[in-house]
Amino acid sequence: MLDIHLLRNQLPMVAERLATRGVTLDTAAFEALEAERKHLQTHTQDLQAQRNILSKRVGILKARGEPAAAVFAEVSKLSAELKASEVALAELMPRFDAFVAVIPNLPHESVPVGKDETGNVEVLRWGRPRAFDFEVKDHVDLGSNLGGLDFETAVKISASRFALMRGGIARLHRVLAQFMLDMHTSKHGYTEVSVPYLVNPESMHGTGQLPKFEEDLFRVVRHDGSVLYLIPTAEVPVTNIVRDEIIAPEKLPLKFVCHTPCFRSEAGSYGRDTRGMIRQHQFDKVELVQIAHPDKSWAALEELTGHAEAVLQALDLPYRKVKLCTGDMGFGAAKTYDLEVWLPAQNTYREISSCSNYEAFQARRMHARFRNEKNKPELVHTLNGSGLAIGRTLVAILENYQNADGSITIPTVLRAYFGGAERITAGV
RNA sequence: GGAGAGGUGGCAGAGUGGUCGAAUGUACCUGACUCGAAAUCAGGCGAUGUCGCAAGGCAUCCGUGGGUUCGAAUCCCACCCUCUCCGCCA
Repeated sequence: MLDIHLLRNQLPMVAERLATRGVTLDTAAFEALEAERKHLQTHTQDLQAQRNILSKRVGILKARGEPAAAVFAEVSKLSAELKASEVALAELMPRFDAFVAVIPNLPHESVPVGKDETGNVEVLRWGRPRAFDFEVKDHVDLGSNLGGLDFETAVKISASRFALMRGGIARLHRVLAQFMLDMHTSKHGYTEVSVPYLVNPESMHGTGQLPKFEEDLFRVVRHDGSVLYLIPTAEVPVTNIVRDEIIAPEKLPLKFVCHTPCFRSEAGSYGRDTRGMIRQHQFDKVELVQIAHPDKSWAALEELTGHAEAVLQALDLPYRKVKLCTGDMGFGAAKTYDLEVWLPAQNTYREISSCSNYEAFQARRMHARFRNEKNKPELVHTLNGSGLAIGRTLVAILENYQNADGSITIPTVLRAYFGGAERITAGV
């Protein structure tokens, strides 16, 4: 959520900056809502003040044992108008809030302006794509030849866009999560958390998935009619740890790392990446979350992105780092770096991590605050990034570490997790 | 699922219809004392919203949502959550 004062006082500037994201802010609609709000709210509060004064007078008269009938008559003249004003205000405010809740964050000034992913700016490339002296296979062929990737059975059990893994591939999948967790906790100072995978609507609203993106979520209706959602990312439960909290300043930054499955309905992406594990309804991810002091959040974004890069570097996977342009950023982000890993079979870089600073956008929705130098509550800044998406890391390892015989060389840093084995072969 | 207890400010904890946004303690801030600190003493200290150039005013907030009333932390209804015990269960 944007700061409401920014909308009131600098509406043209807000509209201009949102326009760089390709979002048209209906300023006339906002001004109309704001004018109505201002009138109804001040009017209601005036009437309430009058009522309070009169009611207090009744108390004084009763205490003295004097008659209060005259005051009662005066109050009753007020009450109908007060009631009407309160009702009108109560009717308006949800409309006002709904209008503001779907306005995306303002891009940071360092974000390049562009209308879609073609406007993104490459920041760096790391590693060099390996030269193969044989025909490369993609992860689907590699996985199925090894007997470890089985999409047909997953469809039978569940539906399309789900995967079944067996043997060495399943183990690699598990090991990757553990390797990443170990790295972030032991080297980067994150605290590991384990969280619910089903969350309430308030949490989804806090991080910005609701109200605008409900169709992207899996929704679970309980027998009593209440609703929970499957998390689309650990960002949701982990960031909501600080919802409605006031954090002691010396505790900042809070740094959490969390491995969860993620569930996305992928509505609207029919036909995209239908082959293989790139785009699934369920995938695992190790997520990094930081709750930062507002003065430190920009440094924290660089740091957090570096933590995600460290995983790719340790696995010796070539990647590039991309600064997303205004038109390609997510709803709540002020700035986002994507990390894209090299996939030889696709002969291209594909997103494997997305690291963003939300500034106070989520914190304002969540009422997540800390005590500042003046001992007053102030909104924190929130950041998160994938460190990394497990499914896509698995894909990258299969494709980048494949051998001519179809086996997979296990990256050196992972061998300890495989009892020292150097390869994944069929049946293992 | 059944029975009981409870949800009040950062924390603890009083308050059962009227100057209660709320005693008191603690934490925190300022000052005095001290070489400095501790202890002690004095003062200050909730949040959100809103109006205002500002000083400041006003409104709302005692788990949540309704209701009764001129007036609700306090009375009524519903719901949520926590704790204890019993039952069931990974």
